[in-house]
Amino acid sequence: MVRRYDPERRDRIIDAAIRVVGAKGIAGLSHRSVAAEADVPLGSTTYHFASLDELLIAALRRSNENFAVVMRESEALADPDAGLAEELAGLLGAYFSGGRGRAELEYELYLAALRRPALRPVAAEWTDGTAELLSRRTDPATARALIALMDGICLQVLLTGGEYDEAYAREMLGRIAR
Amino acid sequence: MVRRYDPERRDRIIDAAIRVVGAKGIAGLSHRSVAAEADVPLGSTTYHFASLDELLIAALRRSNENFAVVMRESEALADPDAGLAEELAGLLGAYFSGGRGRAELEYELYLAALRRPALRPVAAEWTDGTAELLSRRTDPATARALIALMDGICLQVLLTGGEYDEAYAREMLGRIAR
DNA sequence: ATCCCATGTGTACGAGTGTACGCATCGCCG
DNA sequence: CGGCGATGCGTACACTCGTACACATGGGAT
Repeated sequence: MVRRYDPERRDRIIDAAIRVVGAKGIAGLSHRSVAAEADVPLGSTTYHFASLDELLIAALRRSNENFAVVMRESEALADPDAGLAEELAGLLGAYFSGGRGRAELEYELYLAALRRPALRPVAAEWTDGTAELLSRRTDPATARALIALMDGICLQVLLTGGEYDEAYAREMLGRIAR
Repeated sequence: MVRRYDPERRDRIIDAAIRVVGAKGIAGLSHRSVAAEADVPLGSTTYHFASLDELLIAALRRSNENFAVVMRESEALADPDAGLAEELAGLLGAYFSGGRGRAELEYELYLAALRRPALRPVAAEWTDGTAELLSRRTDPATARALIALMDGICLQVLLTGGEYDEAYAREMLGRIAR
């Protein structure tokens, strides 16, 4: 890694991009808005990230890392005798308990892959990595279905403005996990 | 309904908006791009739809209607003795068989509700309506879970660029439906 | 010590956007 | 039949955006 005058500049820009997306959505993300949030000149953001897609890739990757940490910690803390469904339903409960803001932000980045092929490999990394994590407790196909169901449940909560129902999630995840 | 000089003008604008979103994504949707696609002057789009949100609401509602028709037809055509899981898995298979374009378009409109509260009631209409349809074959909670799993499966296909696996979908939907 | 280049900075330009507004046109209602 | 409001149309303005580019600077290689 080459030394820079401001070695953290790149990271600060990524953090600023995440804050901007959280506050104004991807639609409000621009080189200028990120530059202002990170308190760097416009030229600096265009230098480190030639396109907004590059910036989104970095932001999504960081977002994925954050959630992966939560997931690993949760697994470590969980009662080893508890069922997988209970554990995952509880994880989602904790995920939503801190307000919808964080979930909205992370899902917006994740869902952006729908129309941005450049983001798809990063989204696939996330899905594959999580599936692998769950595969230690169940078979791979079931692991993927658990992820799909969790995504769908989160989506229903976020898109329709409803409330997260942990008992319902536990029941349905349990049917998949068996 | 008040007569207009061009009574279909509003509908044509909505159709044009759907084509624009299909071709360039919501990010490419503007009063001007819609006006060009619908072959009407700029002032006409701003007159009928004061904001882009209004236009998106109309587009999402029409998109929902289209899929609801497919769903009702599928149900009517399905073997009444076949299981619900087989039927839904087959429906998704048909949904993807015509290329990803249509699914991408409809999901983009649907997912737009994440950051646009104005779209959430329309997204909720869709979820509730579909759940009600499925409730004739199973209990309401199971119906909602089936929808959630279908959403999650579609998402994984669309976001990661993977292929739709009908046998896998049938198996996992079956676990929910029992 | 010197040079090269990655990094940092400021500015300018053309393209595209939402919005507003004035005017034209036509159907309806009194 | 006369006017009035809904609808349609074209244009102009202020703003933001991505991009490009010229120049400054300092660290590391030679």
